[in-house]
Amino acid sequence: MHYNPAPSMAKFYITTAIHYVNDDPHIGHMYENIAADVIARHRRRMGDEVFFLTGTDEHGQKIERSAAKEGVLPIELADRVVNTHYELDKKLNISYDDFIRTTQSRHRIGVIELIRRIEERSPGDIYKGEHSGWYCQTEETFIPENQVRDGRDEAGHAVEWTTEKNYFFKLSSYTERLLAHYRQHPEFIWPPTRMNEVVAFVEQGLKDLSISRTSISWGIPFPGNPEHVIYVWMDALTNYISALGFGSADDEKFRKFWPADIHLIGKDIVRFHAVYWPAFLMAAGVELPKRVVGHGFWTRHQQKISKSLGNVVRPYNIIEDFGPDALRYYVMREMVFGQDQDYSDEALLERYNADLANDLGNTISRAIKMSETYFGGKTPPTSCTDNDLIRASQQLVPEYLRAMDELVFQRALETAWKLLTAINSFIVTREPWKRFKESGADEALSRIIWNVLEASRIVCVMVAPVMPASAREALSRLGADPDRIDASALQWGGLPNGAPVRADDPIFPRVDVESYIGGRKMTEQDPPQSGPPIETTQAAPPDNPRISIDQFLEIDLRVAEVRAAEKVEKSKKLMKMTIFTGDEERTIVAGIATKYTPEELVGRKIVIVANLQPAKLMGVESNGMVLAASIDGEPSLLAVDPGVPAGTKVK
RNA sequence: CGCGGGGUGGAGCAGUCUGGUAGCUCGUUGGGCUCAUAACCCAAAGGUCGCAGGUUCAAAUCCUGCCCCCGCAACCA
Repeated sequence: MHYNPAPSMAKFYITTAIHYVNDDPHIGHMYENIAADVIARHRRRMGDEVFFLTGTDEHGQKIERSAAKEGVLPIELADRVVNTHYELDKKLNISYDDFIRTTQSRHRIGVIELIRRIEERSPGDIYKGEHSGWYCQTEETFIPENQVRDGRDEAGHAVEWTTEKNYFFKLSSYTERLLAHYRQHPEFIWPPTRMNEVVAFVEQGLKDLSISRTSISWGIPFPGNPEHVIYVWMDALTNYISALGFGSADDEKFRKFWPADIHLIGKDIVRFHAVYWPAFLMAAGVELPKRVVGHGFWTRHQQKISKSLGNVVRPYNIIEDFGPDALRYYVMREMVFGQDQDYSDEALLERYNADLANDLGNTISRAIKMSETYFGGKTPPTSCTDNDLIRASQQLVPEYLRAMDELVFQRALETAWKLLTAINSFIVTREPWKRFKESGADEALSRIIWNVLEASRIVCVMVAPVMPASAREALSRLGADPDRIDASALQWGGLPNGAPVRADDPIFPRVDVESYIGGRKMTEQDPPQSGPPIETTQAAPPDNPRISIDQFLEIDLRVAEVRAAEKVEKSKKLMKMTIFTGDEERTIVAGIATKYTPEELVGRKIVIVANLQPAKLMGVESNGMVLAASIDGEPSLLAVDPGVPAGTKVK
């Protein structure tokens, strides 16, 4: 069961998705970068030559538009948001080797080279064709079919069926080749459930892909036809090779590190990485990445996190207050890699207290304190080569390494904690304090304490990729070399004798969860805010400009009484209600059926916007809007005192 | 039949691909310890693994049907 510590000497190239700069980073970005960092650090210490790439996607219409709205250049907007990513990566100790921005010239060179190679190797696979769709003049963009209703888009602008000349990529002719690749490389997509989805998608047959736009200007001009800008995927995906110097005079890194060993991405973009990207590369005659790994999403109260729901999680406070390692540990320990997971501050703090403070931190404290008291602040003079802890360690380390290799980080960390339990159990069984009283710091005691320290050292080495800073600190306190976290350091016997140990304040001091979260609540309610910031995490900042009283008075708010209510057929959340506004009855439709039943609505007084334009929802015309508070998307109707008659104005 | 994920002790989750004693964390109860961060150790209670069939010597795990929850899409005026 001994692990062979021979370094692998292999190259290892890992990438994250490039993050779109239309928003400051949130827990999703953090998680992806942390996971990639853990893998990168682990491979590095196992002896691989690692290249770890992350970056930002900065082109496209959304950026162009938000920049215009702010009155800045797109690149100025991008620069600003990129800085927040830089800062966060730094705070989180993300050890990337390179950070690519799609606005850099090296990226442009790579994209143009990829297109050149496709045209050279697979003539005809990029062709000029027509793209038709609903075009909105006001917004100068195509609107997806599903957002168009009655000739208008979601914002109410008129759209018209328009045809634009675009460049296309002949994705359709890659169906068979892709399916063959999936068959031959079952490990190409991870987890396997995603592979099934992709195969099902490709088996339906693939449509050619539009790869340019004339309606956008913020992007890379299409080679030979600057009227066109390269559209989304042909641009963004190429970052993985452009960052390595693909297409430039200095493509040494490309030759060395490509193909990527892991593209780590969110599950929502698996399709693009597992279908489009390999097809592009096949067309260009470039080797395919080895593996596309799709991680799950963080949710909030079992719901998807989104800006519109206002439940975006940005745990900056957690990082400030507990350090990056607490967050790094929590996300890696709590999430079953590949699946969705609910985020909560409470769960994080519980993990922090139970695992980091009580188990890891406390165990190290006890070990060090005993060395200090019994052996004058040094690691004991006598080592040991055979006991329960050695056997536990020699059994757990291979399990740990297997789990790390299989990307089952949760289980990998569990094995480290099993060793912690073994250490604490060992301490209690041997009762070193009793021995010290009875016979002083003899050789038997020396062996016991050395074992405890040594096993603790190995635990620190195990957790080092996940908690690099804390592991360093703990190792140095234990009298070990804080920089020795490589494969050989996982073997028993690495702790020197007679090396100084250092007792200090706890690495992970316990937190009183209630007062911490309660305290934050108080401080966050001070400034005027919209939304209920009940968590220490920061919700997306509201960016609503103030309006004048006149603007407000344009809205006709009134009390109304619900006379009848029924769920809209086949709908999930729409409730159709007949309401009385004081002088008439009218029909109103509201998305509240998830929370309220027709029975509890009838007879109830509600507040409505009476002068809203009518709108059809699932074929039912709604005349007005019901006011309700929204808690993570869950509606809660505004209540009025029972005596208020229907028709009363609200202001 | 729109696509996908999930339903496992009080809570949160592993395990399901590769059938064979149902495991972890928190919580609860009892005991122990006092080196340690009111931390640690031991033990116990607590689950017909959503429901119903089927395959099998054997099913949480494989097959069929159904129910419920959650994402995405269609409806948040």
